[in-house]
Amino acid sequence: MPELPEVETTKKGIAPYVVGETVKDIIIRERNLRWPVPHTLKRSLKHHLIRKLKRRAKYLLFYTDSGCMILHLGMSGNLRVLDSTVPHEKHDHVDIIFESGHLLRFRDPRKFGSLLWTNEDPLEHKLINHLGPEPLSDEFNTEYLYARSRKRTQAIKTFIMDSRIVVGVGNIYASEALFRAGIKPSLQAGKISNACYAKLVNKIKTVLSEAIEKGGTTLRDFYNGEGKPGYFSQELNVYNREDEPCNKCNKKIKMIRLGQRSTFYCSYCQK
DNA sequence: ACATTGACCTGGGAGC
DNA sequence: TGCTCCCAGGTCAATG
Repeated sequence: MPELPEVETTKKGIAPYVVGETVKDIIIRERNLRWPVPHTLKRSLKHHLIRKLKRRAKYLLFYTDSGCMILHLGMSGNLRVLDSTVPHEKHDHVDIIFESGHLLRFRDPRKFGSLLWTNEDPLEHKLINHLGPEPLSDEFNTEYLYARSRKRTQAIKTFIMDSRIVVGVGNIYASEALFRAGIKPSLQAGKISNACYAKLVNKIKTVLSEAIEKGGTTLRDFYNGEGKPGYFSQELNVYNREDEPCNKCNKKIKMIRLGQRSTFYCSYCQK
């Protein structure tokens, strides 16, 4: 469920309760996630202090002196900070209990999330080391994206959702950024002009930044670390709005499938 | 190297 | 009510 703004929102929500805290215990109820939860996790984390919390792409990195826990929320995962007396419910797969009396609870109905451990630099981990630049960094700019796009026949929307090209642009914000840039999602990436890429890069950055400011997008079940929803849903121009009027021109929003993903756009505003 | 497709898993909503 | 079908915010592996 979460894209970059939702992961960033989660990070901000939990950080005050996690960073500088010592892990008292870990309860793992389900190991069968996207990747098996390693048996070393409990022994590695117990009695250790969380030194810092970072985000890379949609991964959250919990650094300790002995290594790093790598967490991904998948499609339906969320993290909440709760009082350690709150009973667990269905799909609450992992609890990280702190000496403070709080716990960090990972819930993930679809089990596409992951929880891993590494003793090395997590940025060198095989799931992370091949990833493209952060969308909000200077490294992600017009020249970069234009150069990478040459000779590529993929639809532009599929292209910007490829994490080797740029991370953090998921199905919602890909549609939204393309709407803002006035680019039809099905255009071939290699046939788009430098000027259009300039606009697209700008819109990807602004739509993600605005979504972070609003606490992400809550469609069904996204909540920040304190159980509050995100308010960016109100700002969505096309996502999930098939047959509704375009906010700019009033014509009906269309839905198509690209790379097996629902894609929303306005055929009048996006050429 | 690039493009496309299937796979993982559960729940919710639409339609009958 | 209850069944079936389709959809869902991600991303890796396998296949041309």
